[in-house]
Amino acid sequence: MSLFNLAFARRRGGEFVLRIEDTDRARYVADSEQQIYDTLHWLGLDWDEGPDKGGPYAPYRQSERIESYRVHVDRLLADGRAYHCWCTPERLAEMREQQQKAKLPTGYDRLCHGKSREERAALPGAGEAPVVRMLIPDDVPLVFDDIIRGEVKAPRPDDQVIVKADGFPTYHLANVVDDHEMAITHVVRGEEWISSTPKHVLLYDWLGWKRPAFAHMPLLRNTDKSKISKRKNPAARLMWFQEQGYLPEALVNFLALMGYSQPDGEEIFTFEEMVESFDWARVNTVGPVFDLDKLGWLNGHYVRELSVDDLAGRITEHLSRRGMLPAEPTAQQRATVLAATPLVNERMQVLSEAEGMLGFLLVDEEAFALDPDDAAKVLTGDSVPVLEASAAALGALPSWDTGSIEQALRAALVDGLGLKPKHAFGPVRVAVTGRRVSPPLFESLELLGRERSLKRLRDGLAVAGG
RNA sequence: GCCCUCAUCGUCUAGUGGCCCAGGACGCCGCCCUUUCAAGGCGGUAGCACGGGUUCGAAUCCCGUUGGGGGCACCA
Repeated sequence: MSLFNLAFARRRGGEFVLRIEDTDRARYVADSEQQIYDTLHWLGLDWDEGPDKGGPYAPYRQSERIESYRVHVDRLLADGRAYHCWCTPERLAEMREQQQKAKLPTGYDRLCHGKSREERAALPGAGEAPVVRMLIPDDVPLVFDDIIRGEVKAPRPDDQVIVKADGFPTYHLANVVDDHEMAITHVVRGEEWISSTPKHVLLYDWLGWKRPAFAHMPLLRNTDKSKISKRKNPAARLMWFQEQGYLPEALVNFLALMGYSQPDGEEIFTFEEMVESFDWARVNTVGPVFDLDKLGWLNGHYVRELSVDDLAGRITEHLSRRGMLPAEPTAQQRATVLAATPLVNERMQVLSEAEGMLGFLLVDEEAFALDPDDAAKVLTGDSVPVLEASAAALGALPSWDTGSIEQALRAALVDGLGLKPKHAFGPVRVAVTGRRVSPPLFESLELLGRERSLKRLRDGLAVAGG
């Protein structure tokens, strides 16, 4: 959502404001604000104004703007557009149930409307602290213009609560007041807000304020087309993608692709390119299913586009985050990753794959282990002569470089033992890297070094039964 | 249950009445390249939800059906 918000703001030369909507004390989570910052920063979506940056309309946390809502509520009360309600949650729940049973539309029955505290207290189901409700008129406008959908009709709202019993405003009030005071011109939000928009429109009209333009984006879906929830889908937490080794530029591109298309049909584009061509008419109304396969492909594309230096840095960072390297890798470790990066950049989609592919280079020699399945399949008795010949050829090699290694192994195995390349190099690969699938063999051997390579060949020989 | 909303390959989409017996991308399948795996190249598979209209002509407009999604909180 922020992505489209920002793209549009940039396109128009406008400001992108980050406001924290924390009016629900019951749901308050200490580090959720920090998570928002982290995610947006990681994606490279920077805001112009916000709680951490300040700006002309500070403060940017709703919990710090509580006083500013009161005057407007008083005015709505005085104008007869809103009223106090003492009904208990229990009464409301029961009322709703009755309505549903009777196949009636649900909504508040206005029991408290026009009553004083004393009058209401005489009736059942009354509580102590009142809330404030909007008095929705019969002629409430239900149709509004949506930038991406055109004319939209929304459901008829009931008498919505705008101030809770604890004195905090609900989203509806806080949002409208803040948007007006912060001179927000465009409200871009998820389509779950369509049904609330008539309440917001009413509030703008009542307070005599100009209505902003509304754009309701489709909601992303799970593979089974259900609404994405943090419980069912870890990807709902965007930082999950960082943990999995996705690149932020790939994720941004992919997110943009969900519901947006470039005029020229190009699928690979940067955020800047999106801004250049941004047009609400090209935003879809259908909720897309999040397809990890395509994101994987896209990420692989971005990985291959990175320079070796850049990619090596990101791989190192990822391995540190995953504990395969210390938080501050040594120059030696960095150099190893840098040297190995050209071997793996074409064969990985996400950074986390580097863990398996580079593991054989980075582990301590004592910790090195063969993949049990692969070893069982390849390091059989048949492989004994292959490993012996390899060790002999490599042990005698005067110069330890990829070219010499390849030459020596080919001479010993393909020419010497008359093996097909496929069968010749398999056992060597498994013995040295621990797996059947690994980066190119000769380069890997060079990086590993002669001593470690020979040791692993000998160990492999022992496993094979030689 | 009530209200709203949406509907093109498995998935993301192009398509705004003739250019469409529907184009691209991912995936999948096959072939080529090849020391494994990839990457790359080439080819293939698969779709306008259904039924009525309107029109000379409909994926595109209208109505209905079905299906999906959202909302119906003192949550945002």
